[in-house]
Amino acid sequence: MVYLLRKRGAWWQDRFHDIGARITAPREIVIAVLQETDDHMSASDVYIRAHKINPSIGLTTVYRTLDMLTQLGIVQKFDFGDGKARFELVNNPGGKKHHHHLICMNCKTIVDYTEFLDEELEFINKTQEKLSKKYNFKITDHAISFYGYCDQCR
Amino acid sequence: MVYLLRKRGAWWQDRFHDIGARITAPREIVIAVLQETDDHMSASDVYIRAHKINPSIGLTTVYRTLDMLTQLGIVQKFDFGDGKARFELVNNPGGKKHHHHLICMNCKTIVDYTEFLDEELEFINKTQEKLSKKYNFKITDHAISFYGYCDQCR
DNA sequence: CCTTTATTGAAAATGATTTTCATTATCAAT
DNA sequence: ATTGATAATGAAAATCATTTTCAATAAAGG
Repeated sequence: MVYLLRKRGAWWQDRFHDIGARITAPREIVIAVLQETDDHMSASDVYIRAHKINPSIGLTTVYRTLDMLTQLGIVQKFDFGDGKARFELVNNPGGKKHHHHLICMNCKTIVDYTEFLDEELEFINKTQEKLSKKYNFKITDHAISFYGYCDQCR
Repeated sequence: MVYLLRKRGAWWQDRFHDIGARITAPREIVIAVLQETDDHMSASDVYIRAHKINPSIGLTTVYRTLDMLTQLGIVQKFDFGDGKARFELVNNPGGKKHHHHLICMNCKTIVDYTEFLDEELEFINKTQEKLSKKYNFKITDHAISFYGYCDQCR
């Protein structure tokens, strides 16, 4: 079964060319996996799914690819406090929109919320501008998280 | 040399009594260490300093204490992406005020900024209230972080 | 000063992530 | 299309932060 056809010019491939990175089957698969799930997946979550598509893929490569995508800003890496990093596509086309997180410190449930985001982002942008000026940072991303206890755990 | 005298009623001791936790030398030391440094310290950073004060303290206990303090909301735990958790006193009396972070993704430099905080916090509080109502969360904390590249690394 | 039991520390275990290195595969140049 | 330089891969080993285990210790109420 063919899961992936080499579509020249897919949104992410240009980025790869720019930095001289090769377009390989494992990389295509990892990106495909990220695209087909909105959830925050750990490296091994990604590995398991990738492995189903092509059993020859290695966990190491999944880590490496996730890392590379994070560097490129294509993927955002999170730590929700359960000992493993979580990954999400930024601007998943046709997927989940940018969002912020609400984290239950007991059961580690994550709520992605998008409410109030417009106001929040407007606010963030202003702050970002001021900060990048003052500290001479090139700011590329942000994260807002609320911590507490969910309905069950409170 | 005596570094710590048991001051009955120190701000954190009441909290300990409330939950039936004992006030022990290792715990006093860990808190003292956190108080005397404003920085975001890893567990082993804390361990090293604690160890200087009292070499009998164990790394395990540092982890346990840090964990407990985090549960109690006395300490906030962060992940800045370098593989180890970082800890900071919340509301360090006479120490650093509440702040948000600006993180260089290349060299991992952390800037604590407090500018624009008043506005930011006002905003956060409103959002927090709406979120906790909507999702029935008991929100106890938040974190705002900006990611990018610092002056040197950009 | 006892007694109960939370706490401790050392060592071992765990588990996520990284490194190593020999093999394979991409892709620019032919 | 073929080739060759070298980027990328995967398996296994190595790291390293954090946890668990368990016997010894110490806090604090009586």
